[in-house]
Amino acid sequence: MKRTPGQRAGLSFDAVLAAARDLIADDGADRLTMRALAERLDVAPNALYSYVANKTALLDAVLDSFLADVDLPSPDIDDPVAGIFALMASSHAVLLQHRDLVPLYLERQGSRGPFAQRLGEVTLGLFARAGITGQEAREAMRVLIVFTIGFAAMAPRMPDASESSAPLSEGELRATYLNGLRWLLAGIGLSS
Amino acid sequence: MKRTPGQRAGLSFDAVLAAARDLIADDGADRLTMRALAERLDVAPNALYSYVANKTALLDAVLDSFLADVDLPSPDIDDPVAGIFALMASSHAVLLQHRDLVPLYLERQGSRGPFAQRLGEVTLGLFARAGITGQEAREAMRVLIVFTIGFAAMAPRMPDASESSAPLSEGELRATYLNGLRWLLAGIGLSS
DNA sequence: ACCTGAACACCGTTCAAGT
DNA sequence: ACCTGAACACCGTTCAAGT
Repeated sequence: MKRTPGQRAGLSFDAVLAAARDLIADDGADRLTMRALAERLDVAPNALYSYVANKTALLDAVLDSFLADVDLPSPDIDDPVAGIFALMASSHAVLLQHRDLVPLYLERQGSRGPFAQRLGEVTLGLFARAGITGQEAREAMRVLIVFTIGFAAMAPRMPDASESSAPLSEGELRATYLNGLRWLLAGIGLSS
Repeated sequence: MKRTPGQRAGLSFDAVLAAARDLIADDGADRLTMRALAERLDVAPNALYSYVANKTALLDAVLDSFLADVDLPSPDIDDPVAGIFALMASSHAVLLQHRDLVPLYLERQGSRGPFAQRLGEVTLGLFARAGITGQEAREAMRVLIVFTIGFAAMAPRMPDASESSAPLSEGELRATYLNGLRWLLAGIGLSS
């Protein structure tokens, strides 16, 4: 608004990404619009398109950046099954902190970012050390990931089967997820 | 457009719901807007609000109406565990037919409809016959439901961990889901 | 009660231009 | 290359009015 055409605002992809994260933290994921983001950066809405292809790409980048917070088990962990458990549990905790973002991520067709890919590679490495490789490992990992993301996405509307009761507490949510994770690992043939 | 104020269009909630289903079938869930739906019914957009509180309520009703297609096992089925398996597998198949609707359903805060409630009751009944009741049964059911809905929601972006490969086929998707379902049932303590 | 016209307050994205 | 003004083509929803 203050700038005339030709004056630079000094934006960058990282600055846009950081502003998007801040906006979500302050106002919630549903308030993340290109126009609100531009306003926060004190820039015209279309200026963002110099750094982001579209909103979907931005959303993908934001979610992937959050995955950087997932704790990676140390590569030389003794028990690979415990490593898989810890990795999934940490992923669930991180996604749960951004639960309103997950359905938005599922809604649009986008690509997985570098952090997500790294998580997949680490998981497959742990599977290999636990004696599961190839197609079998990929299928098992898929099941674990879907369960983990699905649980975060469904957290705000967890089915309860009772007519009028309080929504699940954070602790109940967590306990239910961890139970399911244990069941899946046992079913896969990984007893911890 | 042809009608003047005061002339009735003969709408009803059921007609609106049916038109919404038709629109999704014809054009996809992302094309379901209040305005497009009104146009299909040859009515002004705001006329819909005489029958639907808002778009979220409509979306909830549409998804619930699809759940009517889930095959309910006969109440006197011999093996309750087989009944649970069949019920979840059928739910997954139905949701997979409307996979683009599921993330939209997750995105908004809404209530569960009568068909979803009925499915929950039937499932708890089967759990009881399998010897699992109370809080334990509700937790196990929650895990199964989250896994089932999560799998349908993630179907269009199933993680693959390989850089450039074709997306999973319908058959692979189905097989992976059924494997996970078996693992969960085994973990819950229900061996079929 | 059921519908319309008009409007409000937004969206994402594109285009042409300016430096 | 990076930004702006202006516009396009939409949204969901509300309000006041007509019969």
